Amino acid sequence: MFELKQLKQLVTVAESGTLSKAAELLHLSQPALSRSMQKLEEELQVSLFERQKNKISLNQNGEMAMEYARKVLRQSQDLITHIRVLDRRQHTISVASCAPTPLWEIKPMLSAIFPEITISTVIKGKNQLLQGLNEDTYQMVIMPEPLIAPDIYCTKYGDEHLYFSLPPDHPLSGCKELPFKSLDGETMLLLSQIGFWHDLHIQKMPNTHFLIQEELFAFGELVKASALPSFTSDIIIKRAGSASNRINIPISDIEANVTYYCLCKSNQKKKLLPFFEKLKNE
Amino acid sequence: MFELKQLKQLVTVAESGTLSKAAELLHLSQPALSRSMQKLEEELQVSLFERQKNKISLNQNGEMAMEYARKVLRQSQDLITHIRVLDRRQHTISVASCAPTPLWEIKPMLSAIFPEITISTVIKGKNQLLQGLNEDTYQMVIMPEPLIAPDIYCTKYGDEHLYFSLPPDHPLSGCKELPFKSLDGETMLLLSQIGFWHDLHIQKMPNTHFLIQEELFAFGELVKASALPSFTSDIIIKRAGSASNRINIPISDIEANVTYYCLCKSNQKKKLLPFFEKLKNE
DNA sequence: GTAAGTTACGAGCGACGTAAAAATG
DNA sequence: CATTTTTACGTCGCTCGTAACTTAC
Repeated sequence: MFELKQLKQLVTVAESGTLSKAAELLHLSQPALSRSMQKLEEELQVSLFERQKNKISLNQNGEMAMEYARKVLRQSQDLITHIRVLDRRQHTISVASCAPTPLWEIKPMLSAIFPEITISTVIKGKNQLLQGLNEDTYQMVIMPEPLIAPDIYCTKYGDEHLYFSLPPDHPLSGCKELPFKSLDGETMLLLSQIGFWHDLHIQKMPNTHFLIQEELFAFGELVKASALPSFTSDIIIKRAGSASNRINIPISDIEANVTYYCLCKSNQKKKLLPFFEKLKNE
Repeated sequence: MFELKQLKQLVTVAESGTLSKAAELLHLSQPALSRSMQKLEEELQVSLFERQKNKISLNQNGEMAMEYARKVLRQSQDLITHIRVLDRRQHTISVASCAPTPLWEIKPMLSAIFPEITISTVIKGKNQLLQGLNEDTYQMVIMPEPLIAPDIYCTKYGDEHLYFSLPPDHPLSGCKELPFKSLDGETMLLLSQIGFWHDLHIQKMPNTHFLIQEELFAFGELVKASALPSFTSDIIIKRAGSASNRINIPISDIEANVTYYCLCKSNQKKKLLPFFEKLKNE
């Protein structure tokens, strides 16, 4: 039986036209390649080249062999890529969330429960979450609403309540609570990569000019240094505290108070069970 | 890059269940196989087996790898078989004929003209001839009638006239010529492998009992030794002479006088041109 | 104790590179 | 004379088999 190495060589010879060029491309001496091709011909019991003293070219057999060789090599490459994807799947849990804050707790929990497994997380829109869950791109997704569907396991994770973060001298800073629309039209600081919140802000405050900040650290500095209103939430405050020069006022709209749900395919529930158990106990 | 040898080994291990069995099937020591599989895992950068001290079994990766390996090996085998068929095609001319006698001359002619090429011949029925020509199983066929068709080249080869071969004391042995039906009902000697003649005899002499003889030499001996009528032809007589104790009487039916035609696909005509030229000159 | 798998070690075969030869333009 | 291919030859490395060790039934 011939070997893949020889098929690769055959294809390279076909592509480059001469043994010398091919040998160079293959990081091989030219005589070695010459012998290897002779051996391939022996093993196939068929001549593959038209030989003319100091010139060589594929004959009809060689052309056909090359085409088949390409196929075999392509499938071999497929084997490698697919097997590595499969392996990776088994050693990683991909979690996608509609918002960043749930991951702050969930990712460390998963890492603690599955120490051998890499936890990869990403923020995506609701549609992408469900599509990715369906296509097994994500083993678990965090949604801002429950989903009852066959073959989907859905369990409550926790709440998040949104606040305006206002400087003390803001006209509305004394209020007990405020609707979105009360600040609509002003200029606000906004962090990017906040998932569904972004869409919500734009929808509820269409006249507001948002200064989008990509970096978390830079965003924090801007909040401290400027008098521009921004958003925060109970989860953020609990974790990072509140900026000293800020007053946090709850947002009264119902949409500003979300409950997050963890979703996974039913056939993944068993694998994730330790996580769901721990969730229930806390 | 892994090698086909390793894929073959993986499949064998999967099929036999243990390394030891597989090693035996592969004519390899068990430690060598163990190492080879470890190397495959290294090269794929993926574990393929569930190892339990003195037991080994494919894991999920291994199962998938095995399926891909099967595909790759099947295609590799395809490469071998198809390339050999192609090669054979280039080094042989397959000629099929409706009757044996034309081949007596044609086969040596082809061998002389194409000394590098193997001439393979076979006797087939008319339908099989045309089908085989169409499917490129035969590069040339000899038919007892012309065929005008697109992409088919057709040229006359020669005639054959059928004779009854009768013992001198046969009641009809003095006739100048005889129709088939004049001997219908008698018992006759008949050689097998005579192509379309066989069908013709049965059709024109439905009441005759034919003693079929497979072997040419045995047939000749029977003709000499017995008083049973048989067939011969001008071509046979010219080549092998007539048995001394026989009188040959032409058969008067029009079907007993055939003209043979050489047919080939138009795209093969160029390749066979030297043959057709020589045919024309003789 | 037998059967299976891994590790260790030494040997042989095969593939490689260098060198040389032949042929072409 | 440069380029390309094939053949010759010596070396190195890889894979093999044997042997030893471990574990399980």
